[in-house]
Amino acid sequence: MEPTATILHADLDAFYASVEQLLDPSLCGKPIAVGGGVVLAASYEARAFGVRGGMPGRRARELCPQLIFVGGHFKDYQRLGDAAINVIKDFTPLVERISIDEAFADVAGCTHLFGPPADIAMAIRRRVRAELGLPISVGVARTKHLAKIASQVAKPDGLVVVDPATELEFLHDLPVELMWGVGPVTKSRLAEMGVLTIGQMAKTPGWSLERLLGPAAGAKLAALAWNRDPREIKTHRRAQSAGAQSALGKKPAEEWVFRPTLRHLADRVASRLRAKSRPGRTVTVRVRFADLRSVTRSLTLDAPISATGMLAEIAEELVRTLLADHPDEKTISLLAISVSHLETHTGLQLDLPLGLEDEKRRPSAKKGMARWVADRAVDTIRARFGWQAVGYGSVALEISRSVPDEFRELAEKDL
DNA sequence: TCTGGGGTCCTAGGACCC
DNA sequence: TCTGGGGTCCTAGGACCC
Repeated sequence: MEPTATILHADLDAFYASVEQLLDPSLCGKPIAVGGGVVLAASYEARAFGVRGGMPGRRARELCPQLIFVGGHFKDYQRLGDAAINVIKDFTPLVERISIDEAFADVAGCTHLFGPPADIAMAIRRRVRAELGLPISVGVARTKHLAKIASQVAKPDGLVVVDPATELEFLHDLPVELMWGVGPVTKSRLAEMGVLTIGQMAKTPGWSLERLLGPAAGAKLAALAWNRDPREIKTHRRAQSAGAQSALGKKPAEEWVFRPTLRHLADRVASRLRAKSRPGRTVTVRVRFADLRSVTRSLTLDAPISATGMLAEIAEELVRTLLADHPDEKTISLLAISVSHLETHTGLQLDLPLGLEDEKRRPSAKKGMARWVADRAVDTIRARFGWQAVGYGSVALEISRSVPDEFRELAEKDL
């Protein structure tokens, strides 16, 4: 029997911009951009001028002088994104959310209730439009990869169902950059081999792709080009890391610059780790220099941490050694902290450091206890009065926030 | 005139162990 | 003593995604 296409990929169109047009109908049909210094999202009217997400605001204005910048109703993005996902969950519990505005679903088990997958996709689109006022595109196919491509092809505000009988004909005419995992670098490497379409990739020998792109990426793309995608819907997956970063413009690579910034970043990251009882063992810092090159340093501890002070000190030490290794770099443009090798502590057990004293990789137990008490006090105050209620003194004020905290939170994965 | 902030996964070399 | 193979962990860098 012919296999059926039961995987859906649903993707809200130009999400932030659509929400702004929903909240202020006078913006409908006009080129708008969410953001200011940098474009966080652009409406389709703005995209027609070449405006793209991530683009500097100045550049966007050059491309489209009548572009309207809007501030960003971040709480509404979260609310409406959740609501759209919940519409999908009304059909099946097998939903894998991959970002605020995008999810996969497997409807194999609910067709007896709601009809064939194409009908379910239409119902989802209808309901999101009627109940939320937002356009959403849906792709339906036999695999996640193809469903995702189908939703891209369906945009804006469309539906594409890929019949398993003709899926390769559909897939092979499309350009390689529509594939998951093919970005600018891979695209140009493939182009050098004369591979522009997914069909051409499918005809390229596997060993050739592997030599060009590495064993993992090569084998993966070779399989995807034939629509062999073994991935299943994963309803909950835990985060592997948590981090925070801050662009600085151009600042001297000096202690008085990076210390307060790292304190602030450590505070953001560590309080998230504590809130979910997920301390981590590996601390990574990243420094970007003025020329946009960036360098990382990391340290893996014997015991996991989630204390702000501990994280901040380790990060500072890593940045010091990093800068010492690059004595010619006088200017930095970004600092980042990330914690990985996250562990899971259930219940009330937080990360009282258990290690022995004196060894570099083992946080001191006594110092750890004092900080644990201090962190708990900060967490409690914030739980009651909000994140801004307490912070690291002058630090909180000195950070120039190019992006509001509410926006940062939208991108945070559940730990 | 040089893209913000949150993530995932892969690679390659070296250390270390059996 | 020399040679060799395999596995795991750590570190640094890079491509990619939303």
